[in-house]
Amino acid sequence: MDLFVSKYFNKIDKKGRVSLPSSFRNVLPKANKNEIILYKSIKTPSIEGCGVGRLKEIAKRINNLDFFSEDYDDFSTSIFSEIVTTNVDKEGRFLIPEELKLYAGIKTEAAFFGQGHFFQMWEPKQGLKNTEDSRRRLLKEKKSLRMMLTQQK
Amino acid sequence: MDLFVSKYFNKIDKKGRVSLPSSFRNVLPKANKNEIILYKSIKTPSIEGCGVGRLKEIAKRINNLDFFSEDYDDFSTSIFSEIVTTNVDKEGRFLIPEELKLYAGIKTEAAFFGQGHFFQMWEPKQGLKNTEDSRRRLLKEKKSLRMMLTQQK
DNA sequence: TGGGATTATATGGGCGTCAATGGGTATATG
DNA sequence: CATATACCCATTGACGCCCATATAATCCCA
Repeated sequence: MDLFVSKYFNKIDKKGRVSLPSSFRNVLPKANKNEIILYKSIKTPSIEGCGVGRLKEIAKRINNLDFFSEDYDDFSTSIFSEIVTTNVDKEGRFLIPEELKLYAGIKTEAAFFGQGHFFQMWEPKQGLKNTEDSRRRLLKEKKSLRMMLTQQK
Repeated sequence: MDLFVSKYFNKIDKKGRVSLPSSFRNVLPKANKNEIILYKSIKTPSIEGCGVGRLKEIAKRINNLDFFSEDYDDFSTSIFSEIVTTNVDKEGRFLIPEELKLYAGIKTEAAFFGQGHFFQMWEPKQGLKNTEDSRRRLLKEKKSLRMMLTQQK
């Protein structure tokens, strides 16, 4: 499985370390197994993360913008300076930068939510509430959800 | 990781030295580990920096501008003639030329912002304000920023 | 197929190393 | 000779690496 799926609730220890769920670790390419990137979610008070391969994709895309345009600077600043790289230790744990913890309101426990090609980290209660809310929103448009689930490729 | 990412706030000591963030040092090619180039940003009151290898890329970008336009001369002059090379000492520190410090309003502390293939140095408060502004501009076109971050290869 | 044995995962803690910072002294350069 | 800069050494705190344990999952064989 090469997708981030399911949810996990892991503790943050005294040193600030938290285990990246084992199944998430397996999604990371063996080459860059020990490095992940984290950034603030645009839409929600959560942290998003993924392997470094994704960052290189983003870099390529930004590089294709007009070098002297304002957009270039805006993207470059908003993305590269906001992204942090973190090392996963041999036990599969990593440190969440203080600023990101504040942004997400995470203190002693982090909730990991698989999102396919990336994952989100939430303060547990807020994260659960968010999944309820988003499911509720989907059910309001049952038709579109049914389509999504039953449509064949 | 071979990109300048994340942000750091480092102090400038009595002698004018400042540490190049460790993760930035690792981006520099091993061959020219101890040399970086600095120049005034064209669009903002900040200093931009990168490894010497990047010079060729900058030259290429400028060459892609219309040779007979006023922009060509302006960019060419503004960038190339203003470039200074600086040596990084064994502890990873370097001196910011006085003129550049004045240009960016940097005094006792420098903020380093990763920008992918180069980095920027700001007076801390101005730098933070700049990232906020630039993010605000992008969020007005939420779709484009989101695309940049989530689009799949 | 039951149940003990092995492995994996999440978690805790000690300790050495490295990064950021400060300062003294040699050396270069005009 | 005077100022600026490079090199060397020292300190502090953060982080990585190693070892340890408990619980959960898996295996494997009788």
